[in-house]
Amino acid sequence: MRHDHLSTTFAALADPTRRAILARLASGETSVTELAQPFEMTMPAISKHLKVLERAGLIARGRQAQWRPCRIEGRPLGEVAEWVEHYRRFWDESFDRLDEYLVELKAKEKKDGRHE
Amino acid sequence: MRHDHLSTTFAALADPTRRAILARLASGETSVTELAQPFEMTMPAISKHLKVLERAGLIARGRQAQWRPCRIEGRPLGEVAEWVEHYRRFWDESFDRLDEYLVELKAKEKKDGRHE
DNA sequence: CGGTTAATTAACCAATCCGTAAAATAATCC
DNA sequence: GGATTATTTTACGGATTGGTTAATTAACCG
Repeated sequence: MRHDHLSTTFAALADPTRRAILARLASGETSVTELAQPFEMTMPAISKHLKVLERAGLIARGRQAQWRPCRIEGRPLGEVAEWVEHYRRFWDESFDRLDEYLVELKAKEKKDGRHE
Repeated sequence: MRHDHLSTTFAALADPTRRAILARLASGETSVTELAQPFEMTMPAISKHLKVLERAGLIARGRQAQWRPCRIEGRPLGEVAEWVEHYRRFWDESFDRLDEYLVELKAKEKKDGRHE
């Protein structure tokens, strides 16, 4: 139902194991077994997490002998950053107060200006 | 099972309807009915989406007569921005190596193409 | 009070998610 | 070829998600 790219990326990031995997990969390419090391989880579980990350374009996988080294791919994170950036003013406190003021003003206009 | 805050935020953002709701709220506080307007979806569905956003702290709701106006709350988005920012170098790099990336992608398509 | 409007809750369903154990694949080494 | 190592696939649960309709709550209005 949800084929859109940004949703896939956000969904992939909505899991602490997967974010931890990305954090590990940020310090360099490595194998699945090594990635699985810190987690109390079976290999197939990790393998599935990697598939989710791969489908979101957050990692890419190579092949060296029987190892399948993973590396991080930053592009989707860039898209997330771009999306989030549109809302920057909302977490900037000084602008928060301004926004509150504007919303109040708008409500007043609505009340005075037309019947609803 | 996944009670960590960042995961909850990412999960809340992993839905185009909810992101559209946030986009609408970015231009000002409004009622549930008005929020529901652009979507081909029943009110309870919207109500559930709002609950997800509220639990993630992405919106707050007030009460004015029988209306329950929603407004956007930026703090969780700030946390997302902060998290994502740690990976900035990876999408800068991928931008620098765009050609390389495209070549790899092409090779991969060639290799995996028959599977799908 | 009774009727209308706004929104949520309850009950349900199908699909997806996150994990498991067991079997299968793939490449390497002897 | 056969054993070993690395990883994925399959099959299966149980929990969660995203939607529905019908019923309910809450506040207003006359």
